Amino acid sequence: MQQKLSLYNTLTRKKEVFEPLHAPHVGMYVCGPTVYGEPHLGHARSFVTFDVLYRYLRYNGYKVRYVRNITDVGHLENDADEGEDKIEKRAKLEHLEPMEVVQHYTNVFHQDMEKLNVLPPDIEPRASGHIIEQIQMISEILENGLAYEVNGSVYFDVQAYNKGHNYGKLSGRVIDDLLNNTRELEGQQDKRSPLDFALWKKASPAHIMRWPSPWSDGFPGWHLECSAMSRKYLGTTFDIHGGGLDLMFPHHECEIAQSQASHSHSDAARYWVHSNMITINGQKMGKSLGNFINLRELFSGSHKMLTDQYSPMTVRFFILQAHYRSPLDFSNEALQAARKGYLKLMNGLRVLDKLEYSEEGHTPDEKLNEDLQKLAQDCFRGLNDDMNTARTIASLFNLLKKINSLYLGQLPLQALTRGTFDTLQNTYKDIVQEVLGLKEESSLDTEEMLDLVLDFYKEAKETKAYDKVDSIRAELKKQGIVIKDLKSGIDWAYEE
RNA sequence: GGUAACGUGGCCGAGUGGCUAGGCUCAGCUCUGCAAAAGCUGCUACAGCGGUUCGAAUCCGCUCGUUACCUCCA
Repeated sequence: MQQKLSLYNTLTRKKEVFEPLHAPHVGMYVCGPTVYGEPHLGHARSFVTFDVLYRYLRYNGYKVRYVRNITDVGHLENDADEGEDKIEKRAKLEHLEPMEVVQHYTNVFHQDMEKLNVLPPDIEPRASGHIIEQIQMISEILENGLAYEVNGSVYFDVQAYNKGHNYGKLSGRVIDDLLNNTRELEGQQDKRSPLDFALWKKASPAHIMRWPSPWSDGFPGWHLECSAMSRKYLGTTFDIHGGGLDLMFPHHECEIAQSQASHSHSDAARYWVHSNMITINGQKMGKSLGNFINLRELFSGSHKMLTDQYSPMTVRFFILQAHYRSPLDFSNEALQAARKGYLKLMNGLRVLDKLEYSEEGHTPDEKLNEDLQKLAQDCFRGLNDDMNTARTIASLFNLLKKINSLYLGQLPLQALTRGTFDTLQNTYKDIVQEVLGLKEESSLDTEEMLDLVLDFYKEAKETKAYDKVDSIRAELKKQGIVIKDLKSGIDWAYEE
């Protein structure tokens, strides 16, 4: 009854029906964060997007192996020979071991992702743990004559590669245009062409992060880890490769080149999926522009652009209310609207739980049943159409209107068939919770609520309404709270 | 300069050539002890100018404007 999931494939520039290579198994690789700074809203968008894809594939019964890496080595500060490793730069700044910095920001990243209800991947490999695999891949590319060694460093020979392959197929670049428009960067003397990129870099004496290799003590190039790790865990050809749009060129282009040039001879993934950027006042939010908003600042409301704190689920809803391939503009106002929308959706969940269907006296209204079935179908239609969560959410709100009307008796519950009722309930709940990954987050301040209850308790005691007193005690006990009548007043404690 | 997008009502944001996207805001109504919630109604837009078409926000062209990638970046 449902149509199939279509995804926009950057490689072919069109939407394609998703067919896994080895159903029911699906292999998915997503470029993870470089752990040298606080996760920000941009990270959230990418990882929430692919989290929904992961969830939806699983919802459809696929057995997904989701690999998302942690980049803890290898990203140069610039393309110059004296370029410092990003991790290392930060480490020197803070007088910490590089791996200490890596661990710290990895932890922060994990915490933030958990708050956003982003499921952990099945495998989360680290670049530093796969040096051997990367060296292996470099050897293969050298064997195939598509890389060359200079002074202990190894570079990918883009022009040689382009004779038998198409460098630029993913991002639509033309190699001659690239050559004409390359900037002059310092420290590129070793390269035969400015387009060539490093597979292995010899470490300068001061460089801490270094590993032995056949060519020098050094470190792997920026793009290699994803090629090596995706191949190790998903095979030479797998189903989906995801990442932010800004990684399309050169990162993903280089990945394809590396895969083709090694013994893999493959584009790596069959579907390349890219999520768009978050903008702020119409400009891309990015590290280089210094205009990014950390997730922590968002959650705590500490950023100067924010009037309030915005909960993780509000942020998640905000992201999901736009299609992942459109740029999404950030503003305090938009977040305000997102919060309301999110809460509205959550209230629907509660209302749905309170609805009880009874076979008695039901007089099915054919048109109403049809309408509701169609509204439910619309939710899936949106998801299947290139994961259009914006449309899905719009459909959910349409469904919610009916749910609320049923709850208030403005629409008679008896007019529904059992099947329609179940569809209504399952569709709404499943999509909101399982697929979109939105969950209730209690904003209630427990202590405050407890104080309120204790006031009632006190009042009941004073008026000697002991049945009330007993029932309050009993209810609180269910929550693991005991009331203590002290001479000094009333207090509570966790039940031990 | 090269390449690729985009320009939708007060704001955000969907949109497959013809049929109400949706959310937020605002106004009114129903309900309500007051409120809140919820429902209903209204504010009905597609940058501009041409063209194709019976019909275009949707296709084509031009103009204006904005952005992204080309350099680390989700």
